[in-house]
Amino acid sequence: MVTIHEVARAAGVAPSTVSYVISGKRSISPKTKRLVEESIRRLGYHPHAGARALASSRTSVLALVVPLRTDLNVAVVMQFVASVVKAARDHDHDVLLLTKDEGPAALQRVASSALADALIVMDVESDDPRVPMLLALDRPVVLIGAPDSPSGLPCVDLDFTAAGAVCVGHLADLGHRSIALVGPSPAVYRRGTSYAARFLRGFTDAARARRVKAVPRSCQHSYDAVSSGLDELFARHPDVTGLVVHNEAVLPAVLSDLRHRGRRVPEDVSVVAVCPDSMAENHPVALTTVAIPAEEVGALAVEMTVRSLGGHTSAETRLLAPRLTVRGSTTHV
Amino acid sequence: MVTIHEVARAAGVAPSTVSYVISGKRSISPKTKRLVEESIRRLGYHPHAGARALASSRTSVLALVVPLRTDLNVAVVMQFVASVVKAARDHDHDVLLLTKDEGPAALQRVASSALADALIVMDVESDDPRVPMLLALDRPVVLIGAPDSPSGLPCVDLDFTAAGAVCVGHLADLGHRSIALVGPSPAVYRRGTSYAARFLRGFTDAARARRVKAVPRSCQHSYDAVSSGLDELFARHPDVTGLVVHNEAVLPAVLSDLRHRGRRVPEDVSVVAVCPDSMAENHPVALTTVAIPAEEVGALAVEMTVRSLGGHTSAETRLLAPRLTVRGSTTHV
DNA sequence: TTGAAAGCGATACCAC
DNA sequence: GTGGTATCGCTTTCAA
Repeated sequence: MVTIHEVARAAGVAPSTVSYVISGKRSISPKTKRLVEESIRRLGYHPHAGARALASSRTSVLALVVPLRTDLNVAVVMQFVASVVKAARDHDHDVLLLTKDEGPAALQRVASSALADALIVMDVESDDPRVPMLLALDRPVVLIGAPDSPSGLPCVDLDFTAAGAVCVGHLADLGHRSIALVGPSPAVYRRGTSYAARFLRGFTDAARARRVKAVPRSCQHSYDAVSSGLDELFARHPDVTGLVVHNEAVLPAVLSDLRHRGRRVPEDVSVVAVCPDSMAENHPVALTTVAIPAEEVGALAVEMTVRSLGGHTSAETRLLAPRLTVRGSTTHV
Repeated sequence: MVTIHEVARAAGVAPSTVSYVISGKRSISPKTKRLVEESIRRLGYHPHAGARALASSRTSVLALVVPLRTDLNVAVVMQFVASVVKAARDHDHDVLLLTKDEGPAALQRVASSALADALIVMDVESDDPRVPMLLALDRPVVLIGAPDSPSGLPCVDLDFTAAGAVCVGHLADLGHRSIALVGPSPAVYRRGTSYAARFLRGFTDAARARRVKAVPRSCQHSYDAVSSGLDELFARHPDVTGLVVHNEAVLPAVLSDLRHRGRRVPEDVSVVAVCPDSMAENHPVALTTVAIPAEEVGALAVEMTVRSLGGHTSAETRLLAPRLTVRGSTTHV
């Protein structure tokens, strides 16, 4: 292993000087700087992460807690992960991956053992049991999502309440008077996943405000569930002409089943999907969407985290405004 | 921060004793063991990861290199990641997430700075430029995938060559004489992604052996690409009655488009999908599949890695035998 | 069965 | 602008 001492000896300077060249925390003469950097490159020196962490109390690692379940939108989760990792690297940090189902103890462990400097937590629930524990941690935490009481924890997310309203608004503007929501799976609602609850609220409230009928439904991922769900939906509410799908996993199934039952999109049913823009074109009809800005959210979360690490302590909640893109799946009644 | 010294003082023993209680590397009297464990729990002690790494040259962290692109099977990648993380935790390790597009330098960095003890590398290419560098690393490496010349690096993967053959075999057994392959995107083939190449070879070779016609195609993810791809396919090869889809992302589009053009599954076209079993039921027709055993592969990769860390140096390549499950999407001609 | 103390490889303070 | 060195918290050898 190449150590800072070897680099120092090779460059004819003291170890501390090498350290300062690397960190830039004090001014160095151009000559020694050159000398040191040369030696570093020649020897292929990389500072020992553990030693560094021990001496500086900084690991340059962010812990990311993700839900690795299959009843969730895997593709979307992946986008979040990708953008967090990318943003982290842009800020010279690495990412340690934790899964939600290791429970709160894992967060404790990672924080207390100084495996990471800060935590980014996804898949937050409305009344998330992890919040109190996260507050007790002596490390910066940023939530992707928004519990009912963040209690001072900074949050980043799409404004799902507004998103629900935008979907309803768009369809109502087109003259639809009866709008159904195909939401996430029952399990997601059951455990009070924050984004699902917020979207539902936005959806329902906007419908009331616009005086249109709202028919909210949860939906499991299997084709049969989708199919029988739509059976029930149209049987009970034959007047439904607008569909908001907040569940990317079932999008193909919903579209396929609609066609199967002879309902054309958008002539007979208008469909608004809530999903990443990149998924809008992978369907028979280009979908009108409210985008899930995974990229921005991830980048923002990392930025806020890094800022916290810099000592800035702004516990703001940032809910990104929804963006509607009209494509081919919606039309007036 | 709670240190080993404080635990030691609380328990009335020496720090080294605490260390030994934790590691179990020497026998401890039941009494002191109890005492120490008690203090550990009471104080909420977690060993400092950096200090530990520094003293022991062990981080208990595995680096996982994943392709976070969107032209790949995101859902499948996610399954791999999930199973690796789970298996790693089962072996008392954490996972550091690296993306492929940071390039080979990132692997160097992580290895040399002792951020991780070992590397697990996904999305291996047939002639992967990272192989020589991985060999030069002084750390255990396990590949998920199989380059043409592993050069001694241990590999784990589904036997995609055999999988291609199984798909053809099943359809040929049912009497299909002309079989098309809907493969990954052109980009995946272009960069020589190992599994794509191996599957294609298995597919083609088996077709030749069985004297059936093979029509291999790559396929981009957009609906239009799928649709025009099938246009071309059926125009040029109207005799095709068997379809092998090795591209989960386009599965819904393929099925939807088949129905659209009036080809019923399985009456007119038999479809075999290569995808995780969990995706078989999310379609109008339950799909006959050759499973991608992400779970097993991930777990196996971790096991091999941990074994390597234990000093066992078996550079074997383990290709898991494909498993065909017949469901509703295939039938005899 | 236990304790004392020498490192591990950086950082950052104190001198000059 | 540079060097010496105490320090971080743990592991492990040596000694008892």
